[in-house]
Amino acid sequence: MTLRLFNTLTSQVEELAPVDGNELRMYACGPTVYDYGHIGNFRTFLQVDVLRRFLKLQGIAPRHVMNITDVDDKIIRNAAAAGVPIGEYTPRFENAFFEDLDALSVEKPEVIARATENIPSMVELIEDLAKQDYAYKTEDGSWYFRIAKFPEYGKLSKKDFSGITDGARVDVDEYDKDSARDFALWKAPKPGEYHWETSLGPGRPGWHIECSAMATKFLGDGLDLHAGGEDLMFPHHENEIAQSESASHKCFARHWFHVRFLLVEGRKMSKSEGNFYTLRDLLLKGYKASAIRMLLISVPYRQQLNFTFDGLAAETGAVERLRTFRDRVRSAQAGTETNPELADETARCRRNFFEALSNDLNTAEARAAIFDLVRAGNAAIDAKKLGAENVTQMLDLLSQFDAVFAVLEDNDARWTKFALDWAARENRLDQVSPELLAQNALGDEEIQALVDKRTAAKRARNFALADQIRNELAEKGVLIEDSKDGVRWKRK
RNA sequence: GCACCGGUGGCGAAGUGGCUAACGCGCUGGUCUGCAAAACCAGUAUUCGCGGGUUCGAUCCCCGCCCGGUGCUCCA
Repeated sequence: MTLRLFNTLTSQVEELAPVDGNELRMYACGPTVYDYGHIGNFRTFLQVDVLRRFLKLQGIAPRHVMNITDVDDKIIRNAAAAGVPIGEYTPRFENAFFEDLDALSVEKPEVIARATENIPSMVELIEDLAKQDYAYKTEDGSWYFRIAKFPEYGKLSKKDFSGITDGARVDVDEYDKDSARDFALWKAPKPGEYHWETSLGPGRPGWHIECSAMATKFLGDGLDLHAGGEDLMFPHHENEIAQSESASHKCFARHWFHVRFLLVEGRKMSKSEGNFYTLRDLLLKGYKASAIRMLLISVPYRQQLNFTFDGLAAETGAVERLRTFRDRVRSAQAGTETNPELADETARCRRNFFEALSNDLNTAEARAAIFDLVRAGNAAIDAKKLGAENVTQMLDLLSQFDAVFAVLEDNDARWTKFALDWAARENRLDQVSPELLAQNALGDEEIQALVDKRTAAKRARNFALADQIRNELAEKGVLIEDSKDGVRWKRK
């Protein structure tokens, strides 16, 4: 079953397949490492992760390049404010970014490309463009791309620039550009600003050139796929196309994948709205990494997802139910006789699961198919109508589901602990929710001692004491579950 | 302002010109339990932002309005 995916360039759903062989060459715009990533950033990275995981499940090997923008205006500004060189400022946020991806079970791309490590490739590309008269140098020593020479400009974002008159919006510093629309390839340094000495003159790369240069360097021309957030469509990706195709006179990327922005509690996420959250903010509020992943991938990438705390709590329960179901299937008493209805239902769910993801990565439907399996499987287990073959089939489908959704392995406690340790190091413990703090203050042994005390009280039929202990633990975020095989407890 | 996208039950959402409008959470009832919790089962939108229109028939197509979002400028 081939993946049919919307292509921004053609505005159509098209089959996505490697142009040659089994390797899909994809480039996805990575972060600018000047701060911690927020959930909006991660929705995009998560959706790209779903894409690459599904490709792998289909036997296609992604060769995925992600850039790290480790030099730009904000980095220069923030590093200067912190009084350190940019090379000392960015690693902290780059590391944090990869820790966050890890917490969200995002697979690492095959190639990580840092802008500052690829300056020569960018210089080469700009020189090539200059040779072909697509690039020109201005009085201050900056280089610009001449949009007038690239008639296809606007083909990705479907903008018509023919009627745009120049001079509408001109930066004071950029008065000598040929056209107001022309964008910077290379920026001359302001006094005292960090720069590279190159054949272009001193300066640093413009925002767009790094992606053009590094994509071609690591993947060659004619990428199978190029991905990013919807905001990057214009101007960033449009400019990448202009640079790359002007230089090579070949197609830069065949398929463009853009992930829609999310809303938070029905509003645009922004610092001024007070609804701006980093991953770490959420972990410190006590939300689980798996629930955050589940919520961010459950709404298809082209839909506007409304991120709410109610939704996040709901996903916590949903993930829990899936995990419980898998454990239940694993330890179920299966007979030798296969339940044919269940086998049919499992096959139907599998078909729906693959069909949904193949249909422009409809994660909502794919997920629904798995919950259909959960219901059918649970009913069969309750009715004791379950064969060994049914168990194998269901576990197999669950593992395929998890190859894409990656929420069944429970590493949540580890990541919560990670966030708490980080908060302690960074003096951010005031951002931790009181409940999580209380929960964390109790050691495992301490909890176990209380649980044992309650069990003893129960045995002695002293239910008042037993219930009191249970309530105390509940207030501190520890839940007790009595079961046939003894008493279990867990941190909420 | 111009362009594009969306508005489906308490919440998050899928979907389709006509079969009972998926799925998750929640809620209600049941099984289990000393009581709970957990788990499981069952029920839970005469209806798809509002007003028109096209059609034998519209939540799905067209027009207008209201609301939200995105782009036009840094942003995942």
